[in-house]
Amino acid sequence: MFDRSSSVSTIRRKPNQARSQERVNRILDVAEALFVSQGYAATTTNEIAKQAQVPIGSLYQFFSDKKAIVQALTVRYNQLLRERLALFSTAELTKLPLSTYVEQLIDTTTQFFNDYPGYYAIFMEVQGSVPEVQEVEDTADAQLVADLARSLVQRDASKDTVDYEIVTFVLVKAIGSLVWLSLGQEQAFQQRLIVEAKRLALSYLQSYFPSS
Amino acid sequence: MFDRSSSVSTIRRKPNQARSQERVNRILDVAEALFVSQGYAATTTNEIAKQAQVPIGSLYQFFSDKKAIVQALTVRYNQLLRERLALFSTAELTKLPLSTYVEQLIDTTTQFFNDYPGYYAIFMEVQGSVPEVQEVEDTADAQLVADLARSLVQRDASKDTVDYEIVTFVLVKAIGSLVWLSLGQEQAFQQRLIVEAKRLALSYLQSYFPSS
DNA sequence: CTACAATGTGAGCATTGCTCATGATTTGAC
DNA sequence: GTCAAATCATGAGCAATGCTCACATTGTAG
Repeated sequence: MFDRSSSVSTIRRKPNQARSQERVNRILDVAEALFVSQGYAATTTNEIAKQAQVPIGSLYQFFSDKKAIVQALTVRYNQLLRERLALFSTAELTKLPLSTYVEQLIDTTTQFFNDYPGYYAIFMEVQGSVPEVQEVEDTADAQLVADLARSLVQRDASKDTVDYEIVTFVLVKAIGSLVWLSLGQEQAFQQRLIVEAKRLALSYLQSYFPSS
Repeated sequence: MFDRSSSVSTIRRKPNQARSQERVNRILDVAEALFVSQGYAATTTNEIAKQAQVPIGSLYQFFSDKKAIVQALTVRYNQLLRERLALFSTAELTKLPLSTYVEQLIDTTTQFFNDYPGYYAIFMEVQGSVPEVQEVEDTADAQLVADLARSLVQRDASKDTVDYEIVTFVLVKAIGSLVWLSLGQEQAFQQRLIVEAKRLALSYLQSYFPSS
């Protein structure tokens, strides 16, 4: 193919590095597509390898086992979600009324799941049966909880008897499960559920911060 | 409406009837114990059969496949839970203050999960990956939602603009996920979560029924 | 007792996640 | 440039497991 022994002598670049990254991405893309269309359990690692045009042995050099593939996908997705939610930790949005803040937060999350339907399709099945995935998502949730708690403090630091962390923890988990649940519902019911999720979040928050 | 032919199918009226029922129960008991101690995926049907002292072929006469075994366990558990929660649909408890009502409801549920730790151990893993189980639990939740809605109407039927069903739906799902989540936590945090779950439920309900 | 039906049984098949012996490629000292 | 050693790539095949099905056993009727 290429003559790489020619001029530059002391270059130590690994020609495989880039190529390997390429292969890993192909594996992840193929796996994502197959998991969505057939489900995780029904997708064989051999088929992933074949469609990604990677020998099965090589696949197992990059991923220790089948679970590691979904885990990598989980990380990928959560990075995307985190980017979108980063806004809500800035000082800017802290000035909005609580109700607007909650609404936008929930809308942004819902929008994310609409933009990446694979997230729901895959993790609906895998939840619980793959501890590594659970762990990644718990970590992501924990970051969000901490970020939101900081944001809440910024909004109203006067209530020092309030445990901000547990309030945001409860919100992230309870609202998260409602939003998740809504994804599997008919359009109309889904929207109704989102409305109720916002009301649930807001009434809980107002029980702690009765001001505006 | 209801398919109850699932596990106890129409077995001939032979002297074996009783014996067969005995065997089915042994299989379920053994399966429950193994699922709890090793997990669902790690438990082989052959091992269940061996420990239940039933040939593998016979096991597959009673249960169409491995999933059918967890499904049967799910039905079993949900019958027990339903019994405990039946109280809350009676007129008696409707006279209690809303806060007390919510508290007792949540405490009863929590108590149930403490009494049957197998429920959590098994269904934590199986959630989502076995659609039949999901279905059974969704049906159980739907019954609870309907019962609670009726109970709410009884308490305050004046608000005819309120969609009681969706309110109880949101409560069952949101509070349910919090209670479920609390089961995997340290004792102290678990109790704290239950307290917050009650507050969440109550503040949401009070946003609809601002009375007492 | 004989013939037939119903039920019980477990060796073994098909599938699939994963390994590892073998071969190809790269490296670096001379 | 050469060559040995280290590194990486490959896919046939192993082990494990859910499930089947041909055969055995038990029960019934005439």
